[in-house]
Formats: sequence, structure tokens, C-alpha cells
Amino acid sequence: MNYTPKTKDFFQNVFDVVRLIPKGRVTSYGAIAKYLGTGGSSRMVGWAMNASHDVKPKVPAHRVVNRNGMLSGKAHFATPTLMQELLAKEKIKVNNENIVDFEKHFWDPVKELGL
DNA sequence: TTGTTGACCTCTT
DNA sequence: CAAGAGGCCAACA
Repeated sequence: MNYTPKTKDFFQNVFDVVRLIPKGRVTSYGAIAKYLGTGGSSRMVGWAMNASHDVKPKVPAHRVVNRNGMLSGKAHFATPTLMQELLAKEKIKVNNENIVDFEKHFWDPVKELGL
């Protein structure tokens, strides 16, 4: 798929990928950023998530975590515990701020969707 | 237009 | 081994 960054907003691009994340799976900002082609701009992905609050349909931002599998963005959800609760529904175990077997639930868009 | 910020990632000390 | 600083790109003021 040829992604034309200038054609659509960077956010829309990120939202699309995040919504493509299968249930019970999680990915990292860097993986999405790399899939978009920005690579090192993993921060932009997180920023897009910041706008995901008003975006519809709802974007499963709780499935997106940092490279360490730590719920870094949980503080930006409606409630600090919301992210963990949502992950719990996905059958994803979360120990404090860290996802258990993160690599096991890891979903790489580049690998799944293809680069 | 320029400067700052941002839910990150990686290297260096 | 642990902590700190820098760098990446894009949007917002």
C-alpha cells in the first residue's frame, strides 16, 4: 500500500493502523511510525493518539504502548486505570504499568500488513 | 515564519 | 547496571 503522507493527515494514517490492530494484540509507537515511513518520528504517533479522543470511530489507543511494553500513555486516558481495564478485556495481562508477555501480544503492522 | 512541545527511541556517560 | 541527554518529524501558538 502506497501511503501518501501529504495526501491525508498523519493522524488519519496512524488511526487507520491502530484500528487495524487485532483484538488481544498490542503494538508500539515506533512500529507504527516505522510502518508509516517516518521511522524515528515515533513521537508523532503518540501525538496522533492525543487527537484520537475526538476521532471516530473510537481508536483503541490502549493497544498502543511504548517499546518497553509499558503503559506510558495511560495518564492521557479518561482515567489512569482505563487503559489497563481495556487491556484486561483484551485478555492482556498488565502488571502495574507493564504488559505481561508484551512480545507475545506484540503486533507488528510492518510484518502483518506488510511494508 | 519561528519556536516550543510531545502518550518516543537510542546512544552515551 | 542505572541514569541522563540528544534526536527524530509534525502540529500548535
